[in-house]
Amino acid sequence: MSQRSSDVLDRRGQILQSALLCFGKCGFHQTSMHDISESAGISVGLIYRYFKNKEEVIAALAAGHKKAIAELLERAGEAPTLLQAMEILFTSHCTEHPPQILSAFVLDLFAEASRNPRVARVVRDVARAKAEGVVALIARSDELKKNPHRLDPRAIAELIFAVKDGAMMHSVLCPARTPAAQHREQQLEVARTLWRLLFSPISHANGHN
Amino acid sequence: MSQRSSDVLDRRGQILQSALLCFGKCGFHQTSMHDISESAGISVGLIYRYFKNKEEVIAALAAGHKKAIAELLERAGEAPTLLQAMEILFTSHCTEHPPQILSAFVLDLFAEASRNPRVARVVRDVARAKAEGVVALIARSDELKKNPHRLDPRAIAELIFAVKDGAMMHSVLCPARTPAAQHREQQLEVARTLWRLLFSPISHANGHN
Amino acid sequence: MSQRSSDVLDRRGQILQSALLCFGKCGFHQTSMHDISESAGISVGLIYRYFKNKEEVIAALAAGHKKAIAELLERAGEAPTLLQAMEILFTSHCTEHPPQILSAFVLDLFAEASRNPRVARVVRDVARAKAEGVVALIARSDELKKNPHRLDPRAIAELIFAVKDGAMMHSVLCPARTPAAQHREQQLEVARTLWRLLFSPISHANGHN
Amino acid sequence: MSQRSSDVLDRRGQILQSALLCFGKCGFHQTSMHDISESAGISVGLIYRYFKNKEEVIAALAAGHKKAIAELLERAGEAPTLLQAMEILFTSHCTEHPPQILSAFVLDLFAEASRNPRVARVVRDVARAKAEGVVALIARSDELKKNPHRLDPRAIAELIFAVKDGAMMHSVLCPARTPAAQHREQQLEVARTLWRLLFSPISHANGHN
DNA sequence: CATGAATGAGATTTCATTCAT
DNA sequence: AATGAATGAAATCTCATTCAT
Repeated sequence: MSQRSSDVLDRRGQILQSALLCFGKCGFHQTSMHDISESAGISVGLIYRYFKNKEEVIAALAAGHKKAIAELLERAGEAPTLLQAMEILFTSHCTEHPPQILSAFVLDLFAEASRNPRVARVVRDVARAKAEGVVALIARSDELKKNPHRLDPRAIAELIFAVKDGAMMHSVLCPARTPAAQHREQQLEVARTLWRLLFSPISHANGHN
Repeated sequence: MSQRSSDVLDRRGQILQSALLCFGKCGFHQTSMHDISESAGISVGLIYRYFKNKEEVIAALAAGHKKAIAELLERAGEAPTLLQAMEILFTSHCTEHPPQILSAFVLDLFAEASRNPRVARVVRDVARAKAEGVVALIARSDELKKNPHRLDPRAIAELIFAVKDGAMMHSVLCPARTPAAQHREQQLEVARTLWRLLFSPISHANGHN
Repeated sequence: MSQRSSDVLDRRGQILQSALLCFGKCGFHQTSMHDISESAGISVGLIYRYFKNKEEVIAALAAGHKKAIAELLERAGEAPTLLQAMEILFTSHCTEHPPQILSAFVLDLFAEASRNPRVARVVRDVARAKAEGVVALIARSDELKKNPHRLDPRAIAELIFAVKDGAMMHSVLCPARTPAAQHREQQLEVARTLWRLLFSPISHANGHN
Repeated sequence: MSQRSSDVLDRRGQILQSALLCFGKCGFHQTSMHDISESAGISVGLIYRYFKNKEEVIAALAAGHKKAIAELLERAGEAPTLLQAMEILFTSHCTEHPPQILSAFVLDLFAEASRNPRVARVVRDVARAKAEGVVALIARSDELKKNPHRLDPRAIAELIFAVKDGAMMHSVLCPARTPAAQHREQQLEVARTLWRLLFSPISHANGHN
């Protein structure tokens, strides 16, 4: 990659990173372009060299989210067990330094999707990818064989990521000071509960209660 | 209740209903006071006779949401079975005429909660009420006895409403034209899948696979 | 006319008058909305209660110009002789207090017409009205009978208002201090020269030179 | 002329040509320096190597206009008859490929002259040159002898170029698609009508009507 | 009680100009 | 000589809020 294009990518990346931070902290429509420029340490006008307008910044972040989810699914796919995969999925948004930033951003993304067709398309793509990714995860997992409910993998996938997103949605309610570790713990708890429900062999032992 | 105060309530109610519509359609921060006044068929100034400012309108709607959830839980508590209760819970947001309005509004409410402490307090209250309500629901249900996983009712409750909110979150992605009935069907599907997972006696029959 | 609507008209009128002044002084695209609001002694935002945007202000002034020309033609039509009618036509823009304001504005209007289809339509309408008005003027004038060149009234009309507009165009070059009376004198000079050319009976006496 | 300075002239010329195009199409103050640089296929910065700022570009084009008019007068002076000279004068702006570009530019130049003293000076010079040029044209023409109105050559000159500029002003109203040939025809029509008025011997024959 | 004209701060966006490379 | 990234002032437009009527 040439110096030039890497510079450009850096600037874009720098702007997007600042925008993500601001958006997460204040929301799309309460964040001003000036906020972003200030957070990035550049002038307002410079943002417009790299993005046609604010909406394009949002769209670019939406695209970034799509890519991030794809990578997440890939990482989850490499986990040895489905439980571990689920743990990866459920805690993906718990690593951010400024807390809940990512969750709040994704919430805004869904809210925006309900109004902005362009964002809607990306978020729908992401939803599809998530569903398919989890279906694939299930298909290749050993746990499936123990699936005691003979549930459709697709239905399981939908359930899993409804739980994941619901838990993420709730996570924005945690006090701002909540450390990332505690966030993780909560999400893991939910993931494990769900997993037990889906696949726990324990259920058999208790079958006759 | 005096004529006067009922009038006042009507006006407030009328404004809040219009505000809910506008907020659902455009989001809190893209809805102007003028939008609300127009939708309510009154003047902008009149809104300020009933609400100190825009934030109070949002706060009042948040309070309204809290009340609505309380009523929902009550209704769910009267259902003969837990499955039916869950069906009521999961489809509560599918009745609105302009589709997804309510889901989008709740999404905005959570997003706002992550930024606005006042809204955060209300939404946290709601979350608590939801959790307790579902715990109570489970406690008084027959299904609990069949709980094959010996799960903590509190964990089950959290799972249930994570699923509920996650599914609602995803529902804003449905094409705007999706009829309410189809929305209901999707939510019911999720509710039933979850219920089967939690309580289905079928799981025993398959226990030895 | 009700108090209300006259108020509204007054505001609109007040804004338009200030805008005309500013536009004449600085040109459409070098006049800021702030300039107009300041000149009108009101806030910027108020302009937007009466005009959707800057273009609408320009369009309204274009419409005003159309009306002004219609009235001018009517006044000219009431003159007893064609010479007097022409004198009225040629000096219409010489009454303004701030000098050349009106000429400069009309120049800007034509320039804008070459770029903005909406303004173009109005200005074309005005051109048509001017041509037809002058044709009518000629038709009902005694001078026509002496028309020594048997020129098409339409060609004469076109010539007359080409001269009128050309002279107005040149008038913006007069030093800013030039008093209105001197402007009038120059325009009258041109009008009379043209008239002599068109209708002077003197031409016969000199015919045999 | 050295290679270097001819290069410089080429660059300047190239920039000015592009600027003329842009200015004609969009107007001085709606054309950005970036528009010009793009149209010239160079970088913005380079324009500033040849011109101090945007105003200097306009001033240079005004000077270019002055030179063009001088050349036009020279060409007109070489015409065998005054009618032909007038035809040359009146159609000078009809040769441009993108239609009306030149007319619109001259309109902008006059409008600018009414605001910008520097441009005003140049445009006044041009006006003087035009007047003197046409006076000279008349002086050396045979038609003068037939001048049936015993008009002052200076008055005739003023009339001629009022008509010329007025007709040019009106020409910007022609639909953008109007072919250059048709533009020419219209201008020639006006020129001929004016000429007949000024010098036509036919007037004598009709003297007794 | 009800209106909506009015304000002015602030948001988005553009653009002439500079300067390091 | 040439580039184009960067700046920041300024322009257009919006909107929460107030207040005279």
